[in-house]
Amino acid sequence: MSAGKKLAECMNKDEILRLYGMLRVIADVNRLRILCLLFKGEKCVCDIEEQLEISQPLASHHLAVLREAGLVEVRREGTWCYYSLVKAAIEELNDMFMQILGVHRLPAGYPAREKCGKTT
Amino acid sequence: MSAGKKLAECMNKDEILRLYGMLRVIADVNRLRILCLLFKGEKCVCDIEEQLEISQPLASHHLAVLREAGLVEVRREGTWCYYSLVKAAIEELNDMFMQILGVHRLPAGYPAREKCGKTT
DNA sequence: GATTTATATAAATATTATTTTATATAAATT
DNA sequence: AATTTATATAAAATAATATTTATATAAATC
Repeated sequence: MSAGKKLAECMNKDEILRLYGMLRVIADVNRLRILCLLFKGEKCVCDIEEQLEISQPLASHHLAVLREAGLVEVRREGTWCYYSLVKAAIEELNDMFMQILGVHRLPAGYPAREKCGKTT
Repeated sequence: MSAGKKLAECMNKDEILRLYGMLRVIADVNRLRILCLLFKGEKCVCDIEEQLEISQPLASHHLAVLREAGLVEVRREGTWCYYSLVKAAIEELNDMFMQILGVHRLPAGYPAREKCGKTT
C-alpha cells in the first residue's frame, strides 16, 4: 500500500477476525446440522450420529470442533456424553453477526454513487 | 440408519442447505472484509484491492464469488466497476441466520436433561 | 477381570478452497 | 491504431479441511 493511505476502520479489526473464526466453525453442513439438532435439547453422541447419518468418529470430530469454539458443552453421565448448546456463545454469535452484517447498518438510500479517486 | 427411525425435522432441510451455501461464501476473511467495506458505500475494484492489501486478481476472484452468491452487484462506469451490496440479499441472509441460529429459538430452561433411548 | 458399549483421538487419505501467475478483455487516451 | 488502465478469467500451485480407517480410553456389565 502506498504510504499515507489509511485503511478503512472496519479492516483488520478484531471484530471481523472474531466473526470469521466463528463462521469458519459453523460453515459446515454437519456442524450446522448438529447445532440445529441441539437447539431442541441435549443429545448424546449416538443420537447425533443416527440423526445425521454419519460415522461415530466423524460426529466426535465435529463435536470437538464445536466444543473448542465454545459453542457446545458436554455433560457426562455414565458411558454417555450429552452435548448441548452454550447459550452465551450463541448469543455472542448472534451479536457479532448482526454488528457486522446486520441490514440495519445499510444507510438509507444505499448505495450512493461514488467516484473512484483516480478519475480525472 | 435402521428402518422406521425418523430423522429430526431440521435435518436435511432446505433451509440448512441454503444457510450453509451462504455461510460458505462469507466464511472467508477477504470476502468478509469486502462486505464490511461495501456497507459504507459502493467501491471500485482498485479501492478494494488497496484497502484489503490484496492483489487485483484476488480481489476480482472474491468479488466474483460474492456476485455469484447474489450478495453484491456491479455498476460499470467507463473502465471502472463499482461494487455494492444487494440489500435484499443481506436481508435474506440476516433472516436465514436468525431463523436457524437465533438465540430466541432456545427454550426457557435450556438444556433440559435428556436420557439416551438406549439406557436401560 | 474379561468383555461390551459409548466416545475420543491420531494417522492416512481425499476433497475443496485459496492464492499466485499468466493472460485476456474492454474502455479510454494518446 | 497503438498504448495504457481497470478489470476479468483460466491454469497452476498451495494450503486448508473433511472424511475415513485404525486404535485408544473409560465406564459398565457379565
